[in-house]
Amino acid sequence: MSVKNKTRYAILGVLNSSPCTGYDIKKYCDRIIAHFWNENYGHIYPVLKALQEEGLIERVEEETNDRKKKYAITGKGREEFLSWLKEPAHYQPARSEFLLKLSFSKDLHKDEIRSMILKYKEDYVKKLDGYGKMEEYMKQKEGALETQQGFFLYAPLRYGIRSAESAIAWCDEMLNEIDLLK
Amino acid sequence: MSVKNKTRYAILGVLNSSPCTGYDIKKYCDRIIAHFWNENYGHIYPVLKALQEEGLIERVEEETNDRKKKYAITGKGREEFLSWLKEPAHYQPARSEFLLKLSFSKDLHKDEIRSMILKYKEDYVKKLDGYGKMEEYMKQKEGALETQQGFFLYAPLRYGIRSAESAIAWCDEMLNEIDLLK
DNA sequence: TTCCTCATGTAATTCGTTACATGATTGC
DNA sequence: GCAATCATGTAACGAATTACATGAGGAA
Repeated sequence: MSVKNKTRYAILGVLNSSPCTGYDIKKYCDRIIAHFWNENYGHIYPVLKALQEEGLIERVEEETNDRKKKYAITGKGREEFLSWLKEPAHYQPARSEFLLKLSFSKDLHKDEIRSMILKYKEDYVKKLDGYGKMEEYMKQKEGALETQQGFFLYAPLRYGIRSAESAIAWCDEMLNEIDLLK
Repeated sequence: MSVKNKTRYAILGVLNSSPCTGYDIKKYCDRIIAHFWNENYGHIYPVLKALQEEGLIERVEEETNDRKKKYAITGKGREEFLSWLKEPAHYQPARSEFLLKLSFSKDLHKDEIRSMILKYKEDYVKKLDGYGKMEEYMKQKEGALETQQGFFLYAPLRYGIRSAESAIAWCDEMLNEIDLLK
């Protein structure tokens, strides 16, 4: 098994919708689910090979381009994927470098802390802006919410939007608190 | 340098407040900053040794118990710590196994998705409850917000509270959407 | 006497990222 | 002709978790 766990299921999940190449999978990660998941080639290709050896995926013909290696999920693969899907998601230990820094910042000057938070806020404002555009796009193009298909991309997006809004609100709250401090 | 980066600064940050043993550092992580940071012995002890060799921390006497190894930050250590503190925090690529599963759940039954989200919500309700208790505790014990000291623990806690509230609100929104679906 | 917390460490494994290496095709 | 994107892969490194190993001291 060697290379397993997360990447494994991310790949099976993508292939469960339609046959893809490793490159396609990377593209899917970067364009569609980037705000809550990421993969890199260094992991995708070895796992693809391992999954094939285990019989969870198989090569399919690709006429247009012989360099491409297109894979499809097998029945066995779908089984394992579904059983993973039904398990509760593992809790992942939180690690926020930003909050770590903030919690250690007693020796910094007020202004430094203020600009630290401001920078953090700006990052989330940008993110929120990106999410907003995606939301617009989904709403007009796919009719998103009405269809099942749409829901499963729209829901994580809404999560991102709410998280970003909440981070921004926190920044504003803290910027106020700092002014009141000492 | 070998073992470096994050753990390194987490340790320096704890020692920047007061001299500690490796065990104390672990305790601090588990009790005070657990909601946004975590460390384990397997990393703490080797890094402690490495930091001492680099002259960023040093052994201090511990009268009560000779088995204890208490370390303090040095001038050089404080310098490096502060320069890290002033750098902007690195963006960390998001990975939410829960959202990954949800985005792949088109083949699951409505009820399964509903209970998936309900479980997720319960986890956050519990977390929020824990944060609430911590907040109460901090407010009465330390006078939290008024003092500088308090602020730097209170601010990350507020972040946790807002995140949890936002996650719970998202769950409710999605539970509604699911009922409207199809 | 048994369990819990204190206390320190090593080894093995798994995981994730980055850098490296190569080359075809497409559009400007 | 050049840059961008398509396309596949390996190697090395860096980091994080888990398991293993040991033992003291105090409380119930």
